[in-house]
Amino acid sequence: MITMTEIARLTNVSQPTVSRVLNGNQNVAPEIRERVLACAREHDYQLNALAKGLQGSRTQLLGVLVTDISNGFFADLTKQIEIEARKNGCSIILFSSGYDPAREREYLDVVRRYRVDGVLAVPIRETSTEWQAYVGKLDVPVVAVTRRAENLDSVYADHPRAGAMVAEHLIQRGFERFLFIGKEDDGKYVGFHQTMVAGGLAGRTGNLVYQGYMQLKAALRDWLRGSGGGRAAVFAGNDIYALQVLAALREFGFSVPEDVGVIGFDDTSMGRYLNPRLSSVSQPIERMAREAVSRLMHRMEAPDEQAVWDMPLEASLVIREST
Amino acid sequence: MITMTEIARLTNVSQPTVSRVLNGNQNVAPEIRERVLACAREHDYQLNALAKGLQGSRTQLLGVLVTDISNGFFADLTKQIEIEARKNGCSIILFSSGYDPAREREYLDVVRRYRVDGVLAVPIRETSTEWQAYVGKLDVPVVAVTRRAENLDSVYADHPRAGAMVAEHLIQRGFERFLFIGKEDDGKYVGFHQTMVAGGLAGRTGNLVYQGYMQLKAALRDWLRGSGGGRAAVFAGNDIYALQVLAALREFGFSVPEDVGVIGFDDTSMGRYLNPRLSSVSQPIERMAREAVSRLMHRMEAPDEQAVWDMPLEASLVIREST
DNA sequence: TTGTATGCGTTATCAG
DNA sequence: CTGATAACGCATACAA
Repeated sequence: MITMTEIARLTNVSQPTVSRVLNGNQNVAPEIRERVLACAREHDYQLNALAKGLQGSRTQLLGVLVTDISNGFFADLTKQIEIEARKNGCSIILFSSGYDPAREREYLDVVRRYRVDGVLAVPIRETSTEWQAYVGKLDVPVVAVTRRAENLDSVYADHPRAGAMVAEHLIQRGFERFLFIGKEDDGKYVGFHQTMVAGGLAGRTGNLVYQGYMQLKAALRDWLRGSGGGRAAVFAGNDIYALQVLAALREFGFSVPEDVGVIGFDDTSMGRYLNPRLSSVSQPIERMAREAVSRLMHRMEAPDEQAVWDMPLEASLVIREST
Repeated sequence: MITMTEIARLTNVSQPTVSRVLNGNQNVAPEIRERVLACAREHDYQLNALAKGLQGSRTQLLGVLVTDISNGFFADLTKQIEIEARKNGCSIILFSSGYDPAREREYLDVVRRYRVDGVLAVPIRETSTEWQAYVGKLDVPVVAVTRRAENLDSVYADHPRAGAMVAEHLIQRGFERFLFIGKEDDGKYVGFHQTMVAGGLAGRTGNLVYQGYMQLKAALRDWLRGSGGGRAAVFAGNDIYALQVLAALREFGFSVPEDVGVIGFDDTSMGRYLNPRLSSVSQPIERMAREAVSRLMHRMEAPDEQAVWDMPLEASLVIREST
């Protein structure tokens, strides 16, 4: 691939002059400018971003760490981040940790090796003090997306708030016993549970950690049979779980939402086409991507600003047929 | 971030010695080795990949160009590519062209700026001679994934073959009129159509270009009402279309597969949970990713090998309830 | 307006 | 076994 030095040789000027021309510096004789540009075009010159980055300026590279790129929600998020990055002249290096903390840690190092200008991360365990300490020591600005990380710029949908909204909706719809699919410390469940407690329904709400469809089906069947009676509703931690809950209920012969209500999370695009159409919680993906990238760009310009940005965005209920 | 030169200064050795230690070169006195390693650990040294790349060796960066990362199939593919790349010590720069040729072209340049070792591309218009010419002139090895590109290493599922299999299956199931959702020159449809022609069903098969759900619904309704009678089946170009076809049919009050059969493409993970469970065509994603990356690594080692790799992989029918 | 010199952090080559 | 030295491609400071 041709270099500035090479172009300089071919056009009988010095390399810095080529640099000036190619960077649009005005202080160059028009004739020289033309000659250089023509030569560059002819040989399809491409800037060596490594050299430019090494030399000290921006690499225009953003690291993107997600937990699982094959999850539609993160795929969407990544897409929007890529779009926003491009608007800011940046490209993205993508890493999918597969929910493996060791890999996440490794990727955090890899990303630094490439001297990325910043990283957007969906942390696996944002509450872990170990993680916080490690990220805090990094020399690269990091903003957490989708999750709230202590002492770190964070842009996310307010999960507890969203969980509370789901709870209110379910209660209002007349459901009487509730099962959340996901971990107990999940923000969505925290908010959900709080609202249930406030409504005197603490004893009627529980959670189930997902461990595969078969396990889900078995546990769900047990729960449905369980004592306590009353109309049941399932709040799935994401639309993928919700889809599986729907499938399991169908196998059991339950109808939704008459016998059992189901609501998902993330409002994946498939939701509106499902049978029954799935109620879900929509996160402002585009806005999150925009704000996160914007915050990153800001950090790059003011690296030692102390203030931490905490940006909870409101999620919204999308009520369809399943509740 | 600390550099080799800095470590050299701190440990009273020369910078090349630090390089030797950090690269595992054996010809270094044990005491020095320890001292250097300790210092590197203490300061959390991270190699500057830009400098390394600039200096001439590999950048260990792979460009990945897909048409739409938010499509579950490409998200899966990307995930597998990332896994394979990592096995080979590489990271990936991701680009999602959004089916915009101009953006694809731009990304092809960006990728070169970073001096990636190679690129994996899902071309938008792999048959376009313009594209072929441009890619052919690049100084970076490119392998086409998912699509067959003339004169370019290609790893893909054999679409015409898959389309033919779908046709045979549908005929064997007793369907009598057929609609493909997608473009007429889509390989899947070519193979599908050929088989129909061979079976004397040419007059009973057509295609419909997708332009949004509303348009799909309207056109589908017309087609179903259309003359010709006989049990109808829809072959959707991907599972997303299939999902929408299912939704539309439900709106119309048709039952699947009794009234109308539906089969998708890509065998997205949601398929097995849909109502009814969706028949689809499964592409060997993992294998495609593995072979494509492997081919790329080979190209990097033998850059001037002339032979072009053409690797059609067999797709397989996954028959579920919808047909 | 243009050219010379310098440095970014590596690896590689060559002496010692 | 270890240290000088050069080179990769670019931007910048400085000189002319």
